[in-house]
Amino acid sequence: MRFSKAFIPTQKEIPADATIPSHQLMLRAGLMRQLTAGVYVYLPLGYKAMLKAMEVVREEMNAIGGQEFHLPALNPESLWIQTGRRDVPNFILSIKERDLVLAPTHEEVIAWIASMHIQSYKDLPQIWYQIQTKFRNEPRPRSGVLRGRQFIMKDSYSLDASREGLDKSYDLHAEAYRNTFTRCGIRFFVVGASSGAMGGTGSQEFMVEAPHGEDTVALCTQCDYAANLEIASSALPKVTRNEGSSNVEEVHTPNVRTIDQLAEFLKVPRERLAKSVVYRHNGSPLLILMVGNDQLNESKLIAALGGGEVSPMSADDLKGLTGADGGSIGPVNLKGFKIIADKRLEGANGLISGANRNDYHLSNIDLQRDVTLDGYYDLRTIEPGEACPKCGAALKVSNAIELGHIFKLGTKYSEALNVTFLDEGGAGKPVIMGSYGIGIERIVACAIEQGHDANGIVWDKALAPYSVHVIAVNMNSKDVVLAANQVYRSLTEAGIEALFDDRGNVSPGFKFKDADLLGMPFQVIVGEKGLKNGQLEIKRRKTGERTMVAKDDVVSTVQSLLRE
RNA sequence: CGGAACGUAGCGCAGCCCGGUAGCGCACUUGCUUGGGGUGCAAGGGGUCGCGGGUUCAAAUCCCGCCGUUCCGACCA
Repeated sequence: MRFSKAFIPTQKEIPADATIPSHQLMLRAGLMRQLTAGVYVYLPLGYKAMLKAMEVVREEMNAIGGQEFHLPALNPESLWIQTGRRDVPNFILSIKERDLVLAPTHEEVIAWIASMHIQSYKDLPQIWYQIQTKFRNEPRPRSGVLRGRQFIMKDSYSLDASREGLDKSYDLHAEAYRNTFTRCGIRFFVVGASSGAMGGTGSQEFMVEAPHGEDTVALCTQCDYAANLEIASSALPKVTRNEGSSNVEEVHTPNVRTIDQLAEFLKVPRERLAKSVVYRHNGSPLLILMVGNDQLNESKLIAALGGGEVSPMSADDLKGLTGADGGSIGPVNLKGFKIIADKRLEGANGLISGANRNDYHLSNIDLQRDVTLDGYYDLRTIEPGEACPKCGAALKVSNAIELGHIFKLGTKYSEALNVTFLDEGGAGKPVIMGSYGIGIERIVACAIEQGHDANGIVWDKALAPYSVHVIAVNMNSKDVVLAANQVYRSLTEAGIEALFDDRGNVSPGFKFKDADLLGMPFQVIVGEKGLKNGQLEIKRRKTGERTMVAKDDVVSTVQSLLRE
C-alpha cells in the first residue's frame, strides 16, 4: 500500500477522551474513531489488525474441529424470555420497532439449532463457533475498545453427550486459547474463575496483566497458582479454639463502632472479634460473620448461597429489624436472620461480637454453643502478601484484562430450550454444553498495551497490519524514488505486506515519526546516504536496532527476520 | 443508576469569573524554502461557541431545562 493513497489519519496530539495507552494509540495511529460511547469505527489499518487476530483465532478453532457459523445478530425476544435472560440487568439491547433484540451472545440460538438437529448421541460431540459482532447494554463503556456496547467476539459452543465429553471439549478449547494468544505474541496467564450467573461447574479466564484492567486477580509469586479475586483463597490460619468456654458476658463499649476501635478499646487481637455484616438475600435478612477486618467477598457469598440477589442492608432497615445500629450487631439471640460464617471462624469460641444493643458487645461467644449457624464458607477477600494456598509463598494482587473465558455450562440452556438426544440405551437426555469466548478487540488492545513505547505502537508480527514499512527519505532524489519503488515492488512480489511511505510533501522526520507511531515490525529506510554504497537500512521497531543491507539482499533479509 | 468534570474550527486548548465585532497551536489550501527524526517564511480557507428556553439594548460569557462525552463508584455472562 502506498501511503500517499492510503487513508491513515495519524495525529500528533493525544485525544482528550482517551486515558489508557491502547486507546490513545489506536486513535493516534489512525486505527479507529469513536462514533458514540462504546461504539467504534474501525479504519482500514485497525481493521487489518483485527482481521489478523480473527484469522489466528479461526485457524486455532478449526484445528480443534470447530465449525464456523454465521448467526443472526437479530433474535426474537421470545427466545431470551424462554431462558430467563431477557431480564438480566444491563445485558440486552432491544429494537424499539419489533419484538427483536440484539444478541449479546448466542447460547440461545445455538441451542435452538441443536434442538432441531441433534437427535442421537451419534450426532455428538460438536464444536460450533462464530466470529461476529455482538451487542451489550453496557451501563458505562470505558477504556476505549476494552469495554464497548458493540464488539467482535469469537464465541464457541460445545455440545456433548457426557460430562467426560464436556471435559474433553473444554480442554481442547483451553489448548486452542493458549495457542491463539501465544501466536498473537501476548503474555497472558490463566486463572480459575467464578462461573457467575452464567451457571455451570467450571470456568477459567485468560488474562493479561494490565494496570488499567478491570478484573482483579491473585497471583502466586512462586508457583502457578492464579485466580480471579472473586474466588481466590489463601492459606490463612483459622481462629484457634480455646480450651473451655466461659459464660457469655455483656461488655459496655460506648461509642465503639469499628473493629479497630473495638480492638483498641478492649485490648484484644482482631482475630477474636467476629464482625457482623448484614445483607438481604432474595429479600431475607442475612448475617455474615467475618474475622476482624476480613473483607466480605460478594462473589463468594453468592456462590455460597447458591445464587440469587444480595445487597447490603440499609441502616434504617437494620435498625428496624434489630433495634441496634451497624457496629453493635451480633449473632447471639438474633431473631429472623439466617446466619453464616467465614470458614476461618469454624468452631471458634472466645469471640467478641455485637450485642444487638447499641454500645454493648458480648464476649466469650462460642459459635458451637451460642449460635445457630447455617454453615461455614470461604467468604473473605484475600489480601496481597498472604500465603498461596498451593505452595505457601506470598500472593500478589494485580489488575488484569480478560481476553478469553471458557465455561462448562452444563444443561442450563439445553433444558430450558429442550435440547435432548437419545443415548445408547434409548433414554432422552439434555445435551451438555460448554461456552467459550474471546474478545477480538481485546486481543488488539492488549497487544498494544503490552507492545508500545513513547513513540507509538510496537506490533508483533502476527497482528501487524503490514510487516514492513518502507520509507523513502527524500522524494526529490531520483535515486531514492527509484530504489524505494524497486524495494517496495520486490517485497510485494515476495508476498510480504508492505506499507510504502511515498509521500512527496512530507519531511523525513515526519515520516520517521509516523512510522514509529504506526509500529510495523520492520522499517526499510531508503535514503541517499545508504544508496551511495548501494545499501538500504533496516530498522527493527522493537529495539531500534539498525542494519545496513545491500539493496538486492533486502527482501531475503526481511524474509528471514519475519521467520524469527 | 449515584458522584464529578467537560462541551468554542478536523485535533489540542484559551476566552466565560467581570456580557459589547470569536482567538491561539497543530492540521488544511497556495507559493517559495528545506530534505535523515513532527523544516522555515508568507498569504489564505474553515466555527449555528452542544441544543432549547429565559434575562438584557446586547449572551460563548448570566439563569433554567435537555442532550452528549469522559472520569470515580455501582455493575460487568
